[in-house]
Amino acid sequence: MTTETSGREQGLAERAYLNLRTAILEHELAPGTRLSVPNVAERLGVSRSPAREAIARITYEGLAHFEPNKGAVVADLNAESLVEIYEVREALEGLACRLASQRMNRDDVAGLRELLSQHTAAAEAGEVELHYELDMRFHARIRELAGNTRLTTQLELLQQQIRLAMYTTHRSPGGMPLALTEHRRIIDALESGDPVLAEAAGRSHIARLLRDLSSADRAG
Amino acid sequence: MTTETSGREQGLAERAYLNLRTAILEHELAPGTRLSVPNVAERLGVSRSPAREAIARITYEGLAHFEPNKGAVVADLNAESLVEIYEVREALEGLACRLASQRMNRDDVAGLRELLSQHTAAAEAGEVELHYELDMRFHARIRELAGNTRLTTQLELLQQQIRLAMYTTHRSPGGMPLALTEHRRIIDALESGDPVLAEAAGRSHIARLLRDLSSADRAG
DNA sequence: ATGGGGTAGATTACATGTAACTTAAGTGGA
DNA sequence: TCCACTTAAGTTACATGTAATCTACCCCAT
Repeated sequence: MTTETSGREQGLAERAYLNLRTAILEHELAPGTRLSVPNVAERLGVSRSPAREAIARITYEGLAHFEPNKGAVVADLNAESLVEIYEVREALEGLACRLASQRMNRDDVAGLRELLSQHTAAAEAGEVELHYELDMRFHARIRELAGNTRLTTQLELLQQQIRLAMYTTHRSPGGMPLALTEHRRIIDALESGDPVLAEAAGRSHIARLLRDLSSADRAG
Repeated sequence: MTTETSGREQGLAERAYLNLRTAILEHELAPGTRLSVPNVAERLGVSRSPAREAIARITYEGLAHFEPNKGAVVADLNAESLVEIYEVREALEGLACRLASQRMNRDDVAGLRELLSQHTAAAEAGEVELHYELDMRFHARIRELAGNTRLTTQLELLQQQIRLAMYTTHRSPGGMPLALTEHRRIIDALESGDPVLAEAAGRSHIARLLRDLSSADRAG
């Protein structure tokens, strides 16, 4: 029997990392905030060792920048960085769709359609939060179906960075219906089993998001 | 004036990381070797703190695997992992070529052609080591020209992992002439300025490497 | 007012102490 | 002989001490 005081099982560093990441993704620690080791340690109620480790991990994941003898600062991703991120994401989501199209079966397709119908309902009900949730679930499911662990990891890291960058920006409800039709196109392409078509569908979805981003940037 | 005892300027952790990485890439620490903190610390002549940090970084970069309460082990990449890596690399090298085709100028093209001619000379002289060196330089130059820092970072990490995995395997001199014609095709595509063509050229080069890998795997 | 230089406080980077855990070898009993 | 248990060595994970470095503020001379 595992004797534990409360519901924790992983190490302190791991929990510190998770807490720190959450704090950053929710802008509790806004971009530009300095992540000093003693500060983070106190905030998370751990000693400096796991705090330092958590900060290092956050940095490796691109949620903070680091300068030797200076420390880490929560990443403040500018438009140029977002373009870079989306360029990479376009290529990788395309790959995910290509691989998924070759590996998934009828049930997998049905599962995606079910997700899409929930998503449609949420969009029609104007539930923006749920919309984002289901949008992410859709993409998460596809990369899972692609069955390439490295690809999955990279896409998740990009997703995190985007989430951080978009914290205030990303609520442009105008894109919701478009996303839905694009998702439908992706499912259709996946179902066809044609990897080229699937890749194109996945890529054009992300490419469109990047274009919207650029135009919003010009407008703002 | 910077008062330094010898030619080092970065921190101990950085140097420890570089030394450890070199040791791993040269199979001085072969795949499967356990990287215990005290052991690595002694080997590199530093205390446990920078050693631990170096091991963590190696792990994040995919050159070692990690299990909580167990420690890190030098990555032993099997055929399946290599396929994953090459799948991602194909997509990203394609992107690199696409971006480079849109951003590079005549001088850049000339520079690549110069590299290729050196490469051709090395191949004809049968200088295998130089061949690999120049092959890497070629790809490095293209990602540099692509001008996307995240893309560059990812490709470099993949390159490292491939180098580790291929330490013994990768000397298949039969591929040398093929690589040269493919590189020429890539340069031609880049020069044309057509991003679709450039991407296709870059991708098919990597896709071919993956196919060779699979067939060598079957044969071996 | 302004710029230079010193100084105090905070922080990083590294070193080291130590409890808990993992592993495997040894020991004794069935 | 074989298995359960103990135990010892090695290691991880975390805590903490400390010198060197950085930062920002203040003071003073111009």
